[in-house]
Amino acid sequence: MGDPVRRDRVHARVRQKYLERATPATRRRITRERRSDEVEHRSSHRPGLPGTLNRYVDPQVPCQRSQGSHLDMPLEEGYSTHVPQAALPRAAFSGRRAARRTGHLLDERTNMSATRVRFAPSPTGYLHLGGARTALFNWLLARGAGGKYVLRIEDTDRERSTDEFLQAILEDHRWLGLVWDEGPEVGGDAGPYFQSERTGTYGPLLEKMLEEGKAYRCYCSPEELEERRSAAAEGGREWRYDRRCLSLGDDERAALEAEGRPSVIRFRVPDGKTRFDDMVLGPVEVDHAELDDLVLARSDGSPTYNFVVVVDDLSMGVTHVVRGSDHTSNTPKQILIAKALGGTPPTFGHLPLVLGPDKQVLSKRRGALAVGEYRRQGYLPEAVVNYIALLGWSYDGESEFFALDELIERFDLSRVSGKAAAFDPEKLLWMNAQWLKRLPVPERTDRMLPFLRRAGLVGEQLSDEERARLEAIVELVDDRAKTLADIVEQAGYFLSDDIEYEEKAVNKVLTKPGVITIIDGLYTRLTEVQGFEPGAIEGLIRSFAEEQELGVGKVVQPIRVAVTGGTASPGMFETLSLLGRETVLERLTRARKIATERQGADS
RNA sequence: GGCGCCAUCGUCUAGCGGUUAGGACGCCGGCCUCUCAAGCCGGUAACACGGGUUCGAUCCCCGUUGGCGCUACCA
Repeated sequence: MGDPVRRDRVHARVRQKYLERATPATRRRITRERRSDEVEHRSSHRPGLPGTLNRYVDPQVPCQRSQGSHLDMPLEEGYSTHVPQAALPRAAFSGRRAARRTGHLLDERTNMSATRVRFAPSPTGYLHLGGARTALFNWLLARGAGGKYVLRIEDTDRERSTDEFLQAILEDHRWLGLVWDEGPEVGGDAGPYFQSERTGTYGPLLEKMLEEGKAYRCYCSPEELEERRSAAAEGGREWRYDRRCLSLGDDERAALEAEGRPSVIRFRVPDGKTRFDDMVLGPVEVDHAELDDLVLARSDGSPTYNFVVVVDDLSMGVTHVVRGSDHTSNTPKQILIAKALGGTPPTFGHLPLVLGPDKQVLSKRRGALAVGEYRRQGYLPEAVVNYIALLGWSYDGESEFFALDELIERFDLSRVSGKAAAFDPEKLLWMNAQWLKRLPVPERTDRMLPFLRRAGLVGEQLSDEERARLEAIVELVDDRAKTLADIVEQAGYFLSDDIEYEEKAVNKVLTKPGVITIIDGLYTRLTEVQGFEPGAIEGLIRSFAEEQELGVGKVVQPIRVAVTGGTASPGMFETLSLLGRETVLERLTRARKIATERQGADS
């Protein structure tokens, strides 16, 4: 790919040019120094480098077809689902809303079971909400159409791809419940599923395009191009590759080759217009005059992204491509390349980007939270899935709880908004609490077990009694928790004697006059009471409060602080009962000591 | 700069020519109550702007503004 340093320098200059004639907004964006691969959901990534060592070669899955072109096979089959644009009625092209109305047309296509959909993450970072949403929508499209969902790992950036990221992506993906039909670990007929293992496919196809005149060699160096680009910019003209090398005669070409000039392979963009019916955006039309003769292969022979994706999607029989809207502008190019290869382009759907609460595009660099992070914080996959499904999609604007299987039934790409959506952590949290509440107690208990273990509050093995007690705790604590981690926090004083007395609680409650009398009075009664059921305890406390001529609250609150260390807890009668007499008495004693010390110090 | 996409409460959204512009999160208030929650009830808050078209525009068209994307031998 030439000298990377030189290339960067050239690109820096190009960027500078943009900057000079940019609008303020554009300038801000450029100055933010965006790294394209960090933008939200790039569903596809770097092109393969021939000879790249395969980092993720799975010994279980020999790479069946990494050499030579096998494009013909899948190309001829599995594409019957594509409806040529011309076949769509005129009405389909009268705007986004019209596209919605004609949604059934898309359905017809997607229902033809040969639907194959892919999600193509690159293991250069964790899966974040934006990427997860792209994956979810793809999965939903496949499941809804009874088709296949394939996972393709775009791991050709050897510098930044790591096995750790790969594993994390697979794990998070699985955690969300998005089972893939083909891909890493499960294999499939259209493999390999690691792009780094597919590099052999591209060369022969490039040769073929060259022979057919659909592509040509270009000997212009980056410097020369940059010069002409600058000249155009200064003259206020827009720049597009001038096709200087397209008209090269055979002898000229031979001379340049003899000179040893490096060359890239450019796609020869045909005249005309490309129109495609985007499953989300509706009809999109682009005049080829707007398109550059883009580079398909660099001077070192490595294919570029736009070529690789097309080839991979075609050879894997992908029928529908759903990806971030940052790829919208690439789509016409990819359609043209697909056609030049003799293939039928997939149907496209471009999702608006997901923004952070600050309205900035979600990116790894900007610290977008990984799906795994939510898992660790005690979010439920059901809640995360439900929430991201609602980012840009709605069923009727009223219903908002959807499980995966309900989503399969209801999801419809044509109801996805074309507008970027900012994600709201507050609402995600709320949604998580809702799902948590709906979980039956035994299951809620199961789910929080790992959290309790990590906190060292329960052992690996639970006796039946421990288990029963745990469920009772979970049930008692329920409405106060928004995440599994919350439950752990709130269950702490039930499971450990090592409770911490909050300074504020102690000052506010235990230092009040009369507290010692209350503690002593209840200590005696709790020692004597028959049984330790909530009902008995309630009766005891109420009658004590009456005797003392105090409100129940005045009596309960000191006890609460005494046994939990804080001022907030589930109902006190149930809490005391579950804690057990011994623990309660012990903690009352402890609290009395604290109260005595503090009161002594105060007076 | 060129091209493309987008524009309803702070946020996620419903709306598809006639609505008191609906729902949800958040926020505020009330009820409940042994605390904190939860729950229930109520409130707050929006059609970016300007032109058309029309008897009538949130809705259709054009423009402006703004946001985002693409415009690389990046993906």
